[in-house]
Amino acid sequence: MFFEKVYNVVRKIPFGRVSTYGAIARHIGAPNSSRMVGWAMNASHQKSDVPAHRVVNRIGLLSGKHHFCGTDLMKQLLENEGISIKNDKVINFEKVFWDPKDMEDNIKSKPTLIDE
DNA sequence: ATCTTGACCTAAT
DNA sequence: CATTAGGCCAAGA
Repeated sequence: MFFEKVYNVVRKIPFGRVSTYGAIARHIGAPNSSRMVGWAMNASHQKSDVPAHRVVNRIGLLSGKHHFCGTDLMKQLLENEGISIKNDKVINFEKVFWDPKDMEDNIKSKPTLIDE
């Protein structure tokens, strides 16, 4: 399922790191379905197992901060992880950016078989 | 059942 | 360089 894959990837985001919707979408085999990632995140809000606060758009802007309980909750969480936020944007975005493929650097033998 | 919207991204104009 | 258009899949009205 789409959401399941998204959750799976987002859940594997290391501490102090952030990822983008596009990267995740592309990793799960849906390069143009980045919107669904955000939608999945919305549903993930109920879960608590998915660190949605570590997911930002491609420019590192906290697009979903408005959807959290508070207004700066997402920002607070990211700052808590050691990420600097300025004007709702990730400062060291390029440095804290974590690509899903990095977690498969060890696997790289497992094909991207999508369960249908 | 159809239409609209949504935490986006990429390419074309 | 800024704006528009298209795509994707799912849920709400």
